[in-house]
Amino acid sequence: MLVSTAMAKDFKDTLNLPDTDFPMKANLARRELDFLAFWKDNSITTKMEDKNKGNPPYCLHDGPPYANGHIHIGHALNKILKDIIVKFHSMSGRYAPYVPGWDCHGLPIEHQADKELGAKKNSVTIIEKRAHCRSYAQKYIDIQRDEFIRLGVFGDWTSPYITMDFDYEADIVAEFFKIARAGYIYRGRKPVHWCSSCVTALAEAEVEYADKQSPSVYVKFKLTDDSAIKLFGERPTKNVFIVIWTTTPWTLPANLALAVHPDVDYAVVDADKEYYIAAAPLLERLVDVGLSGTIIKQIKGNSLEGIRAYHPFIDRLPQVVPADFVTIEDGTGVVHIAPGHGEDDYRTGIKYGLDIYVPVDDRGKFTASAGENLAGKFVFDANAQIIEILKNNDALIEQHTITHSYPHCWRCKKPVIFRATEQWFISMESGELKKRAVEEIEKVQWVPSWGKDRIYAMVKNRPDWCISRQRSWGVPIALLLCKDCGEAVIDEAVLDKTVARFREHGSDVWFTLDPLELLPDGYKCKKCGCGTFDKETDILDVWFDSGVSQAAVLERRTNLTWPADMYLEGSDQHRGWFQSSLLASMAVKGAAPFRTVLTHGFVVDGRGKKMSKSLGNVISPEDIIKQNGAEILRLWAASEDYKYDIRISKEILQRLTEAYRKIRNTCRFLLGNIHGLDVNYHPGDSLTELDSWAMNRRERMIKNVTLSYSNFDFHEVFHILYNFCIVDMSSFYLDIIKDRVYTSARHSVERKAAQWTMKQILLAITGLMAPILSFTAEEVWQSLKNSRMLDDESIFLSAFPVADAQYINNELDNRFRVLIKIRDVVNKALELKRQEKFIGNSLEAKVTLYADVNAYNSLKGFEPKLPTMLIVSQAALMPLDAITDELRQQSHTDDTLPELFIIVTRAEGEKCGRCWNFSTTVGSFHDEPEVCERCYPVLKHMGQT
RNA sequence: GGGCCUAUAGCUCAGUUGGUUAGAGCGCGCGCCUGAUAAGCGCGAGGUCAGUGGUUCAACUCCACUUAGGCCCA
Repeated sequence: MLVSTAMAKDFKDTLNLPDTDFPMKANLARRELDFLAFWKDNSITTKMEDKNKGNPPYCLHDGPPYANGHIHIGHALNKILKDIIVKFHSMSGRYAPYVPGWDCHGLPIEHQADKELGAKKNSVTIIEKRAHCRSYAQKYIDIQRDEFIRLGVFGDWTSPYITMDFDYEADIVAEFFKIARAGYIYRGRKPVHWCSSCVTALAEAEVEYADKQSPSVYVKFKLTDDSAIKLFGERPTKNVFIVIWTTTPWTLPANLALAVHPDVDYAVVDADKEYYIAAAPLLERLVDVGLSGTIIKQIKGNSLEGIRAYHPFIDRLPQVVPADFVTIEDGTGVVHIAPGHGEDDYRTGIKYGLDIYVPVDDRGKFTASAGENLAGKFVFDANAQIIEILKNNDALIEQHTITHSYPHCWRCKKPVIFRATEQWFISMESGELKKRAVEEIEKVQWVPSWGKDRIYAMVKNRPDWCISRQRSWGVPIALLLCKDCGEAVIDEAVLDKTVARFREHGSDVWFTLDPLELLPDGYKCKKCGCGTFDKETDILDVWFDSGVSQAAVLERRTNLTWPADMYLEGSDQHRGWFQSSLLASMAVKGAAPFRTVLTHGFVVDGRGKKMSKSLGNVISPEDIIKQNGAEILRLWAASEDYKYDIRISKEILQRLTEAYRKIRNTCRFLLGNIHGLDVNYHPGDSLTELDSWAMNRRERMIKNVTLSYSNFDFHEVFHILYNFCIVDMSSFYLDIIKDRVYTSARHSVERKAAQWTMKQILLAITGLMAPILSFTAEEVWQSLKNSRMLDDESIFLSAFPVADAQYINNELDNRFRVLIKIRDVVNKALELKRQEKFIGNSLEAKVTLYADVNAYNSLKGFEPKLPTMLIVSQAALMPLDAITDELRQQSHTDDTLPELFIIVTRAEGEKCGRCWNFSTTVGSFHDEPEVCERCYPVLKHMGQT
């Protein structure tokens, strides 16, 4: 065996290899903190806004998260999407200040405060309790603010809007007063959960369900003669009864109607002595309670409308009404309706103009209106007595005791009742509010488009807005009510004074002030002339607080505009904030506060299931930031189509981390290779065709990415950028030009042409990705800045890339499309030879292409560059008819290009020790026997210029 | 139970007014390179387009139902 005694000369130092400090490993979790500090210390957000002052504004109005608890993944998604939009528009030259906000009042915080107060909660004053709520909310504002900033979200974090600020509270009452003065406000009754032991209304969240024993009674209501005749067409021979089932006999004194399902068949059963009416599908089961006999007639529920029956023990004629909520799950298919004592009952009552009748006081005792026998009796105790009355009046068919799930008070654990109480409402009919709101929905752009159908249906079917809450932590419904007649004072001077007080002292002032302080001397009720007034103690629904942000924030702040260009929230807000904002705005201003409303779906796990503690599939932003960095979270938010559910899982994050690395490495490679290029260098007309093609691809990418951002299709931005890095750059352009960039003379025009092209591409990628990959874009930018390649202090103070039309070249793009297709087939041919161990590196090969006239012509234009483009040492182009049968046998061809035959042979000559291409000239230079004809002159002139 | 929405390779997405063997990138498998190196390149295998039925010469695409899932309401 021959062993060469002379070591092969190492030419590595004579090459122009990439040179950069930009690390391959991002170390995001730690490095992100440096960029956050950089942005903060240099007020980049403010500068980004100020740069565009005077330009057309773009106002994205933040929907306030609730100041309770740490942020979850949904918050992160929402804020990141907003940030992407704000940064895109800012970089594009729009004046786009972003003012974040927090929603602070409401029950959940009040509950937390109660928890912290413990036993003291019942002894503290309302002012003390509210102070506790305030500090609780403030604590979470500060926590969430830090968490949002950590995501890289730019915004006015030093002066966000906070719904418990005195000014904001004053604006809430001011808007409420405007609505009141415009005549939308009225007082009515509505059933709420009521704890008669605690003597208080309970919110849904304060109710817990537990088993309770209740009487189960079947009660018959005798039809009036007129109704019986109407039903039978003649006077029936027996009395006719309609049968109901209830587990709350105590609500029977409040019964005003009987509901049937409009589409269900009801049967008249001949039970020997009398006729009974009940839902036909339920008859089989009703046999058990003694309701049996032969069916003599069937009627659709609809046809029973208007039938009247005698109340079993009160002088009253409840009517039959059709209602969709009636089910045939249990009971008789006929539901007894007490509008003052049930949600469905209430709605039915409103629909048919029934009285919202409540013969029960706030301690759960019957009032005189229920009759002498019952007055003063506690409702649950009265059940037995009522059953007794039913029996005596022969109205009871059957009774037993059942155990069922029933709402209980979470504090005293006693069963609660449903009881209508006085509430304040915003009327949907007054001033045609609902009609106008529905019309306005048409004028707004909804993204995705079905958002319109959704909110349209919701507004169209919604009842009047109940804005009363019987709680402590909120903005009072600051009205003075006449002690005698209850009329509210809505004199402008009084209301203005109230607002001024709120602005100075906050809404706490309401609980301490004397009504006389607000009233002019000797003020009398406009309605009854009475001179004494009470303060309303209800507070406003928190949806009202945030619903007026369009006034308290957009109108207040001079740097923002009304209406907003964009509201962007989860799709649950079609019922929430979008609607409360729309209604509040319509009532006062007659127009929607937003031009575009964008909704995103909810975050679900990898299998599409919602996240829940019990399923154990919750992923927190904090964990992702720690493990992968906020940048990966941002990439995640951008990479998926948020219009539907957005999935997150270990695998998804893994894929994204890899995608991130690819994008990062592409940037790093570009950075390394443009090293040494003069800042002002311009290649003139020295770009190679390949460089021009790369520029052409760059401009297309800019165009497409810009369009996708404009349409809020961020997942397209991600795919376009990512594919550009992989397909156009890494595996094609960059792979090919490595040879030129590494081996050409350092200052040769051909090398600089490639460097300049790479610089343009890097700047484009960096700018395009900045709204999404903000940390990394800044990192690249700072790296360029350190090498004095550019001046702007931050990527966010630079302009968003703009496509340069001069580089768009369809003809070139099409020619390269053919080349790339041919290259794919050549790669396949090379791969086969590689598997045979005939070659390793593709530079060991020479390819000969036998092409028919089409392919031949396509390739002819590339001919001298073919080895470069294919990354082989030699490439020969031959007309197809020059191929022999023998060669055809050895050739490779592919179905996709049947007109092309490829022969792979060993490259001719020896491997150049410097550029690794094979060449017959290697060995012909006496002083540098190991290099080829391309490298020889480079070596000779090295160091000269 | 009602309203709105979703279902295309392991993952993220394309799939134009219904029109050949359903595409991309990643991941995976195999290999190359060792001058982007905790990188880079190549090749390959992956899909009853959730299911059933219908309309049509033709359905991932249109219609109905079913299943699974999401939001809002009941």
